[in-house]
Amino acid sequence: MKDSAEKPLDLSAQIATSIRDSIISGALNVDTRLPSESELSEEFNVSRSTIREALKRLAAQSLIRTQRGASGGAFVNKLTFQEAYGQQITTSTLLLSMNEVSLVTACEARFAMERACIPLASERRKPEQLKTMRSEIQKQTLKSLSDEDFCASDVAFHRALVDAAHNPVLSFQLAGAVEAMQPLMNMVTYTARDRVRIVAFHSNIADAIEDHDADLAEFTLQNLEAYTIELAHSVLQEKAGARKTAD
Amino acid sequence: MKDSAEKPLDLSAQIATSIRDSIISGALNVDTRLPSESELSEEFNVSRSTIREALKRLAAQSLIRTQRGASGGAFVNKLTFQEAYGQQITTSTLLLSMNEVSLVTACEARFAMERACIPLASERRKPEQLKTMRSEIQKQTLKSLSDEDFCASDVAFHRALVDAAHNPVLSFQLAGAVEAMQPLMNMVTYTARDRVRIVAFHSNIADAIEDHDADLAEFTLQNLEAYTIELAHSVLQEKAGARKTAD
DNA sequence: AGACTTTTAAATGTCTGACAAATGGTTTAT
DNA sequence: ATAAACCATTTGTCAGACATTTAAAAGTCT
Repeated sequence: MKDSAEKPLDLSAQIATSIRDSIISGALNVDTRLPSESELSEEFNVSRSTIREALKRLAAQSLIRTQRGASGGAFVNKLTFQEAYGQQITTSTLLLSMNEVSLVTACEARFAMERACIPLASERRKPEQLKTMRSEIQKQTLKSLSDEDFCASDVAFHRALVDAAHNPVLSFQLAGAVEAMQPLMNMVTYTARDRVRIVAFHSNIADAIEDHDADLAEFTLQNLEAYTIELAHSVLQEKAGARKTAD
Repeated sequence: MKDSAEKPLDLSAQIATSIRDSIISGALNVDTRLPSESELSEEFNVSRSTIREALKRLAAQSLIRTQRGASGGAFVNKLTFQEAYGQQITTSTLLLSMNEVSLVTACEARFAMERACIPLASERRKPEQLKTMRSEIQKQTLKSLSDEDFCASDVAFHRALVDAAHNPVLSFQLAGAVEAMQPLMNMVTYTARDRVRIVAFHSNIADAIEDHDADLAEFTLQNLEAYTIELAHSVLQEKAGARKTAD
């Protein structure tokens, strides 16, 4: 109805879709072995290379894994949180870098999601996460820290905050958002960032989380967001100014 | 350091990784044409089939698209929000179905993220989203509606709520969370759900959003979450009870 | 009988070469 | 000038071969 000019898919894409549907629907359970490539090529009436291309597509999405040798083959893969993180981060990163998403929009989304963790995090935070946050804060005070390392530490701090909610699904969803923002953030923070101020925010957030004070943590996080967006605006204006004088 | 038993990757996987890195790093811009398969096979010193398997891997992640014919080839694909949604939903769905995530954990994550949209949504909601919410609520009151259609409408309602924040990044991240929960939710809602009560929650949320009353909307959403989790618990207990009597 | 080695069979990974199909450009015929 | 025929390029598909890996089966020695 919307766009009937859809190309007919390749055979390998069709077959991949067919198998993928079986996996998603649950018709093929985890660790089930698919028929061998030769058997599949008979079943679908295509050549082995076409089957292989289909299987590689599925492997790229971590839907199957393959093993060589006798009793080898393609097995339905149990998607781990680890693998899912990776795909999430790749997708988010590319989406942001290819779609002219404004820094403000990205910040807004990221902090909105992070704020969503605060109530759970301040309720459930364990010494482990507090320790991580403190040690990252400590690291961030070092003058010798490179900008890159400061950013990485920043990510680690926020990651600990998210993990403090002790909800793996939440951690998974946010991993992409936080990690994917880093490259974008870097553009801002490298030039205009006031480390002392950011460390103060971090410190206050950690204190609030430790005190189980969700409201204060949320308030502080909002201030950090406001500061970050303010930075984003000033950097954009600088760029605009530079472009104008260059004309 | 952690697990040195990492298998050496296939050639096609190595090549895919190599090209993927070039795309992510920005060395290959959107719509850039990759060398032809024959050229790539010379460049990497492998056969054309190996190159093709590598390219299919990339195509499966929407990193490239291919075109046949003269002046055809593989092009770096601009990842659209649409495509990213799809991948996000697939990944989230599989992750949940394969990792014994408890319904409570999933609900918690989903509502936490949705709550994160409320402030923005109540500030920016446009007539369009209000209209969608109202019409879905209307639909949900029909007794003739099947359970499946009720669920679909439920998703559409929440989707409208998320979209009301008018932040595409947020919509993207949440699409996966909300859609992926549907199969899990179904298990609960099919058996124990009180439609009237749910419709009342939806209605109150829509009212609050229309009134720009973020606090009320958030409060109501929290009540809906509590009710859903309560349902989840009662269903789990029923199951446990059934299992016990079966012993 | 049990432990070790060798063989074998099955499966994926890779290569080669061929043809089909699509597609844009070029030439030719009208 | 326009349309048709042709051509070159490139991906899509196929067939068959060989390499490599792996587990199990068969064989051998003690």
